[in-house]
Amino acid sequence: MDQTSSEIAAAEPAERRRLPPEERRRQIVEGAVTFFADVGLEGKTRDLAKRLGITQSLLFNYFANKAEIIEAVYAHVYLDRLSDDWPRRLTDRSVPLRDRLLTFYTEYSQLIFEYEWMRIFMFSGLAGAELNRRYLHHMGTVILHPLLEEIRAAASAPVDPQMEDIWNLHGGIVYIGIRRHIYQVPTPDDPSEAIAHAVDRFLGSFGVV
Amino acid sequence: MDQTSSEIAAAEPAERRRLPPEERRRQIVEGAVTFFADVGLEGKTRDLAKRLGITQSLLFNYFANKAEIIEAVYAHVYLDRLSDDWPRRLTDRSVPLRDRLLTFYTEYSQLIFEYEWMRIFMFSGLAGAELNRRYLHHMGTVILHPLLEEIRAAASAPVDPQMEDIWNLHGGIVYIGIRRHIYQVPTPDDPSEAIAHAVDRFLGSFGVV
DNA sequence: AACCCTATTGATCGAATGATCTATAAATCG
DNA sequence: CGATTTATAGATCATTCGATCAATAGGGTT
Repeated sequence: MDQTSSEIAAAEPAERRRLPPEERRRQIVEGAVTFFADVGLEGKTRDLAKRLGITQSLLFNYFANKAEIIEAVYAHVYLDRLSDDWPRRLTDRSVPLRDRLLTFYTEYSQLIFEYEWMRIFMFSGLAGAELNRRYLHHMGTVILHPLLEEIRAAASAPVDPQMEDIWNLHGGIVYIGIRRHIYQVPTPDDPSEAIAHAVDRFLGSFGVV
Repeated sequence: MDQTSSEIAAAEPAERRRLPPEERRRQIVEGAVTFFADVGLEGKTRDLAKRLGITQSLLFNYFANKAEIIEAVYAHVYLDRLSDDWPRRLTDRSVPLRDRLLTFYTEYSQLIFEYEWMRIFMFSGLAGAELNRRYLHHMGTVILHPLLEEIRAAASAPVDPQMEDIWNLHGGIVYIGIRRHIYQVPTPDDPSEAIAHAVDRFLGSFGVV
């Protein structure tokens, strides 16, 4: 099972030492983010150390154990991903609903269509992490449900949307990132056109101008 | 990192022996499918054996090494998933396009919205398996591209769809399975309604009756 | 009931892994 | 410049892992 062995590269040309602790810690966390995004959360500490150009034992001077390193990776990847003024902006009816949706998904896709985020989110989801359920629940209640109400308010078609429809819109967009970073197949460099079309189809079907 | 340790259960109450080789092999493969779907492809052979109620060494009497077990899992999970008369049925214009799409996605979702399939596909995708790229390429050329032509032929709206639009339809539907089996959040027991709505929105936006 | 074939077990090997501990040397301070 | 601090390296431990192999026993055949 060494399809992800890591003789890939050691970042540093080696032989530098004694960084200030905060800086070293930051360097380890950032290296760990891309390392675990590459090989999965079961990546070996020796491989991580090699990639960082430090010894394996040094890792345990900054983190009590491997689980703590992964905690730090989670924190670094997830922190402040969901800007907390999106709920407000999404419900600001002085702006056309279409514009609100487009700016949201443009910004949101820029955040999550990122190699590290997408893959670590998927790895931790498969590992059964509570984190992912919390994240999706938050997404549903704080973003998508208000969105549902906005669309209902602006709709003129006989059928009115349900949460599952909003999840469908959301999923179709997120799936671009899954294709790109999980399955690693070609996707449009700039997804904004595909996103715009998806949003327009969605709004159009509910009779939103 | 033992969030997926496996004291979960040993299937057999133990102490039975000497099955016909083909049957034992089949039993191992089936057990391995759900085992690796649960814990990932880095699951330990000792845990797999424990779940099967056999010794770890017995595994290596049927498979030369762990990689061979996983090959057998792939084969068992993927084989004949894509019925090869779907391309024909999807392009059979004696049937309304909407009906063709609905039956396709109803059948297809029944196949892939399955715990084992969904999770092993995701695990192998993250591991960088060529398998997934081949599968998605096949999906694109054999199913989705013909579908694109069908929609173009039936469309009456000024804008005509692109492959990326079809992928959007597809992704929105597949995402239901991802939520259910990867993130393990609640989804509709029967996704057919959500699928039908997604299909109708899609076709409607291109002016397909 | 004795025999034989072989499916299965149990013990074990060598490598890899997370973690610990002591020795070393880089930087800072007086 | 010498002493002190401490970030870092190197050696090592206890487990765990995939894999091997000789010993055992299930069960069909005669």
